[in-house]
Amino acid sequence: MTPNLHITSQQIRIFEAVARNLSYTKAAEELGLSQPAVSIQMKRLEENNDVKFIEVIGKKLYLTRPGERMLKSCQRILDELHDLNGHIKSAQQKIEGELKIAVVTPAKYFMPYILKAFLNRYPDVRPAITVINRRRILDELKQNQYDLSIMGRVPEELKLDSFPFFQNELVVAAPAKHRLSKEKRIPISEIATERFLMREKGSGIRMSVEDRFAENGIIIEPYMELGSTESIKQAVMAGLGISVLPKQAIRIEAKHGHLDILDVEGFPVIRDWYVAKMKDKNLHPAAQAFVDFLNSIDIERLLAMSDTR
Amino acid sequence: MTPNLHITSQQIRIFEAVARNLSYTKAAEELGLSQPAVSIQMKRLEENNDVKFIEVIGKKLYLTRPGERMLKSCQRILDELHDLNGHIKSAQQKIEGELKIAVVTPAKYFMPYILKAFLNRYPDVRPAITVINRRRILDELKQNQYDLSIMGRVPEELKLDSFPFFQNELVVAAPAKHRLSKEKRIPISEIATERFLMREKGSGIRMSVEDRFAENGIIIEPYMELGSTESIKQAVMAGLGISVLPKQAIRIEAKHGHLDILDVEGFPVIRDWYVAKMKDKNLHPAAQAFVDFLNSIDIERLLAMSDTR
DNA sequence: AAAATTCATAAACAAATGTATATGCATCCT
DNA sequence: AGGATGCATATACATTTGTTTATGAATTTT
Repeated sequence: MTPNLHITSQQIRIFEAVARNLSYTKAAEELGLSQPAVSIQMKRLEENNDVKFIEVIGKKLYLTRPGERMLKSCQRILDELHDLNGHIKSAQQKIEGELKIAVVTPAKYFMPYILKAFLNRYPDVRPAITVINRRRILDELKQNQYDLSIMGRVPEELKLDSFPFFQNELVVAAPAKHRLSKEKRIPISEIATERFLMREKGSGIRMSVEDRFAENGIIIEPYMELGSTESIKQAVMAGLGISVLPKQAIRIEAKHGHLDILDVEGFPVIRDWYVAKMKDKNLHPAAQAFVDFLNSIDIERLLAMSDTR
Repeated sequence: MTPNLHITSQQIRIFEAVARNLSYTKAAEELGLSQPAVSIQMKRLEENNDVKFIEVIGKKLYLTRPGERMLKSCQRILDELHDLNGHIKSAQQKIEGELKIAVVTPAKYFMPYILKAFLNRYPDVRPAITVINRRRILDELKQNQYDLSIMGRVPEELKLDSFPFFQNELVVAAPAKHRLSKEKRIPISEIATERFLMREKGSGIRMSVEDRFAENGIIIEPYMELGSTESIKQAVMAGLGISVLPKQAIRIEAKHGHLDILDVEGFPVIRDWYVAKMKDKNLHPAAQAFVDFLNSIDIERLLAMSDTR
């Protein structure tokens, strides 16, 4: 291995300016240095490497052959640094590129709608969503596999920074004065016998609800399928059956007694959603923008609008 | 104009090693530095440019996106420096490339033979010979147009380094006891009537002699053309005619009275040859080799062998 | 021939860069 | 749980880099 050239980046800059101007004085002016500073650096450069790069003949400067070669290299290097600078500076500002997010299984029901809205605002971001279980999220976060993760609980052991961005509470809504309205801790199996109004298959909220019943070994047969949260709400109030709805969506109606919230075992399904990152992890602009986005938007409204909870 | 990236070449080396090893400790070992030295430089690099290049998560290092970009650039720069180093180191040793020599008009008669011998030894040199007059040589030397110049007198005014490498003295040789042997200061016109033995057309020495006569308005008609200095010498001794020969070549014969040297006006033609360069001029290896070559060879013998004076 | 320009050099000093040693702290491994 | 490992930080110091000012030497311009 040959010992490399002994040169500082300042010497590169100075040499380039000197070689281009063929003048120490002009180079010094251009770089905002004193003339002796330039002279000294050039002298050191030559002494350190035991090469003559510059000849002063009469009053004019000439490059030796190694000097010509050196100029080429210096210019290439300065170009490279300039490019690099541009890339970095712009990459620090532009919201673009890959955004790797690990998502805990139940979040997959609503994440697409959030992402859709996010991409609408920042079309140059390429999100990569991985749906994995909680344990693996923690492991892989530790290994810096993701920029962010979305989960329902934040483990305390780990060095995570986390921010809540969404509280979702799914309650069982029944027509006013339903036979179970006054009951406490209604067994989940009791509910299963009711007429169930549900969103169409594939709806996020329907899947969430089905999952919850499935955990208790119950499979719900929908009595009727309706296309939106709003229409289900109306149908419940009309006495067509019961349903599971976001508490937020029926808050006013429940208050006025237009429908009742049943106290069923396993309900409400409370979902507090957090976005988390490793404490030492540096968020690139796209990731930071996503966090900001989560904090700034009204997720209830977004999901209601997309009608997908 | 964007302010350029603030980075030292040491930081480039350190960053590259860190990014490649993904370890400060290993990078430090590789570079023969202490671990804190590496840590500090990386920290300064990031602080100075307000960018995070490296993330330490748990115990492992990861490159951020700017870090990845940085690594690319660092590797390109190090490659460039490595190439540069190679070029310079080899260019410092190899005797090759262009060798620009300015030659005063009369030297053109013998230079080709010297060059031929030089190229025989150093085939990778590409000599560029320019034949110009003395005044222009001085001007253009000052402007660093040539590596070397060949001339007969060295002006004292100028800052030239010069070395004599060849003394040539052309004398008029006549058969022993020639009718003009005792004469002093024989007019050049007197000689013109003699039978002249000469080398074939194109011979360096013939051109040199013809030039000298031409300066006096005399055109010599050769009585006989012979192929070598040696055969002319024999012919002169045999009484066939007179000729102009290097004094060196007939020194012994003249001493023993086998032929006479005539004291003709304008003779001997004395040529002291110097190789010169500007005092501050740096000779590259090929140029230095040429100077050494001139000093080391026996030019009399070389020219005699090529039979061209 | 005098004046202006340009590079070289020196001295004295200020700032930055780079270093080793020692130590702390967190993580990883066993 | 305990030891080993790896990075961060503090301190103190050495070296390098850059500064101004002054001056010298040489060349070019006027």
